[in-house]
Amino acid sequence: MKQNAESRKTKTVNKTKNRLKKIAILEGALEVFGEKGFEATTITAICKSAKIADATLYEYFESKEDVLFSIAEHYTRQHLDNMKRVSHFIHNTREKMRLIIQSYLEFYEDNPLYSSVALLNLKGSRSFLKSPAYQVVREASRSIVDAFNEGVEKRIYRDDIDGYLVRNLVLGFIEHLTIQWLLVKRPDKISLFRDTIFDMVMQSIEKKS
Amino acid sequence: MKQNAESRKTKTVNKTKNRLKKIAILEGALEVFGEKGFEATTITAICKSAKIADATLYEYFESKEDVLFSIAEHYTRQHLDNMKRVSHFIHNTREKMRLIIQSYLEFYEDNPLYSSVALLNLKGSRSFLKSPAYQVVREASRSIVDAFNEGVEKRIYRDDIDGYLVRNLVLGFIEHLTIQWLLVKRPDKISLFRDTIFDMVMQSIEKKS
Amino acid sequence: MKQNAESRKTKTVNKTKNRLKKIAILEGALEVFGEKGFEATTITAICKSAKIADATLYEYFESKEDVLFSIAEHYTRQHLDNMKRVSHFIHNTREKMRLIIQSYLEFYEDNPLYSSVALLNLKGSRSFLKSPAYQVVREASRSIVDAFNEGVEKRIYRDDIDGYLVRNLVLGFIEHLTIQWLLVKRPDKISLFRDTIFDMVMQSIEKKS
Amino acid sequence: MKQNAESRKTKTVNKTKNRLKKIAILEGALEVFGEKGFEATTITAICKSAKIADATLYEYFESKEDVLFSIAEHYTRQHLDNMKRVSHFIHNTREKMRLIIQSYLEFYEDNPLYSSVALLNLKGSRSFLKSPAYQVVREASRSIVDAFNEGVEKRIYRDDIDGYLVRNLVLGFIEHLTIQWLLVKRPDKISLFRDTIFDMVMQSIEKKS
DNA sequence: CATGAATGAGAATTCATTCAT
DNA sequence: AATGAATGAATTCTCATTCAT
Repeated sequence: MKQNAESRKTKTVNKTKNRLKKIAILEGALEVFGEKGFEATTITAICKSAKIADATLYEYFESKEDVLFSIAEHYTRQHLDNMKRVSHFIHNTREKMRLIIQSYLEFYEDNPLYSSVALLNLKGSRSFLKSPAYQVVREASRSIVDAFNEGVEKRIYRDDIDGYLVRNLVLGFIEHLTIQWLLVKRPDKISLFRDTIFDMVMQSIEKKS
Repeated sequence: MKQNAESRKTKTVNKTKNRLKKIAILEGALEVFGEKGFEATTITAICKSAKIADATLYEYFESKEDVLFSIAEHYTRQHLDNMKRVSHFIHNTREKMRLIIQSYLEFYEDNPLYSSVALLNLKGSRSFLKSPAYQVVREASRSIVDAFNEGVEKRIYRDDIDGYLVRNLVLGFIEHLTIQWLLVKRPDKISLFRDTIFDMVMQSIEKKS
Repeated sequence: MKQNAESRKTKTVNKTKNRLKKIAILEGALEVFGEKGFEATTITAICKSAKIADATLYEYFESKEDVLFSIAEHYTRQHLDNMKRVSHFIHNTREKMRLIIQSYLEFYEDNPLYSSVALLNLKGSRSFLKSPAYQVVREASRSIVDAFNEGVEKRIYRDDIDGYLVRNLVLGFIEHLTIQWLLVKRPDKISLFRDTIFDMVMQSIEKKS
Repeated sequence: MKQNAESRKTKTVNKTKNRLKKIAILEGALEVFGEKGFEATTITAICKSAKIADATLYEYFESKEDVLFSIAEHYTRQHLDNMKRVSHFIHNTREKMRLIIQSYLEFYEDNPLYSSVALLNLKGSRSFLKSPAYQVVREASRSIVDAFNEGVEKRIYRDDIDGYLVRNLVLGFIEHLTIQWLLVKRPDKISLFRDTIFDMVMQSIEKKS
């Protein structure tokens, strides 16, 4: 009743504020999800970590699952933006694949909590596939297929294998390694293997001249 | 107020009949776990599927988690036995790797429910790693490392890459493909790719003469 | 699979309103405990008696046992306060012992439900001894030892018997009588015996001049 | 169908065998009840301790509660027999009271497991009062009243106090001390106090000449 | 007689979510 | 916008007891 004239202006300001708070909650949630896993994490624990009341979470998110999926969207978009930003300057086809592999490895290594959530909780989730957040993840992984297809066209890569198979190889390899690293804490740093991995992948997909 | 678990469990002296019933319960449980996932599965649903009363399950297993882990142990042992049986007749080093890849693919394809449980529920489980059942899974995956090391000794495979990295490549590749197949139902049959996958893996690890 | 208890309990910041509700629940619970005993009492019955939902109880207490122990603490503290308030005005040593005996008898008689809980459920509980609530009970019973020791110093009471033995005599006598009264409903009113009991106790402990 | 002619003879033999086995079960049960308490004790634990199958227990007892009550009956009858046997030789009235006090103290001290069951589990049980086993306990405690009344008649004891009050004093005193001993392990040996206790009781009830 | 096997009937607790303030 | 308080709805697991063999 009192707010009315300023309503529009306030809303714009609030939108930003809103987004910032959402991200703050996401970060608090990631902390807990990453350590305990999705099912073992309670709303109360998330809100404690985000320093808000339980009920407040529902002002920003629809459900616990929504929080989880939003984390995926937020972090994957960041990863995607990073890749795109660099990708813009790389014109060599092989180097594009190297970028992708390196980028994934470093992203996982730099964000172990998110990696944990993504690879241990989200990867096996059927409902995540149906969520809009998943599209961002898809977009990121599509870059592998694109990079491969470009190589096929340029007659660098084999034309007898499917791009999706290559995506499975690259992501499977990297993610399996990352899971190992997360759970068994071996190897110390996954990024150390970036060249070997790149090399092995290349061997798999390059045309034998 | 709670009590020590050991005071019970005196009943149920393991015999053959007992083992058969355990397996029957496991099969009923797999049905449900495979379709709904571990967390969404209730004891009641398992017992309905196994046609026993809820309380009866606890005569054979300690907890819902014990049922899950026992499934892994049971099926992986079968897979392992299969591999060993054939492996005995294969002396060619490269063919050993082919056997492993083919064997994994066919095992996953023939047991989609178990694959679902293994790859979507167990793979990301921290507690599974600590369970004795995990040792069987480890043993199976060790065959990859062994097969690779044999090839290194025979100067067939590259000696500049680590066996564990190869295991990550092979399992990561196969499992990622299988997950895709389980969740997105594409491709139709993963076993169709066995030769391509074998080929790609070989390219990665073989010495370039 | 279970979880640490502390992650919750952030809510429910103790205030006055809170304390009042706790007491209300305690009173509802006493009703049921007193009639059925601890083990036979269900959470549901307590909550029905307190007119709250089952889950609500856990916002105020940690467990059924916590409710029981809290009852003891609450009522014993009241009893203790009563005794202290009057005790302040009594300077005669013998009269102090009379106060204690009379006070216990009247307290038990006026709170039959609590007496039932205290004497039939708590008295034999090993875990109650370890709970903080027990300290209040201890404090109350210590008054007997103190009163006796004061009399020993003043050469009124025998110095050849131990204060703890006197406590056993007084409490044992009173409590045995109360249990009888609770279970067999005989005698009608235990407080009628206050003078005889006082007299008998005095005979036991006074110096024969 | 086969057994028929020998039926009667067998039965007689079995009766004895039967009683012995019952007692064996009772002893096994006492072990567990005494350590864990009635509610926390499971049938399975009792049967493990008695080295029989769970179902077998029900050939000898009607329920878990029946086992508990039978323990009380069995042990109290032993206690009672002991008292009677000695009592027969004691003609002095005061000495009869001494015998009772000493006998109770020694019985409790010699049978700590039974004391635990009797004082921590049975004493507060409403249903025990209605069981036939309780009559034996009553009979034992009646000896106190009898001994007192005899003293009143002989003008040794005060005639202004009720026998039941004396019973409450004696039993309450002894039992409170015993509970203390069981739970807090203090004093080391309750029987050491037999003379002091006897002395204190006498002071309470003897006529002041 | 003895028992292995099976189970019915709970019971305590947890937790995401709602809503009045 | 924020939240304290309340709860509905589930779910795992326990255990005394029965019965066919």
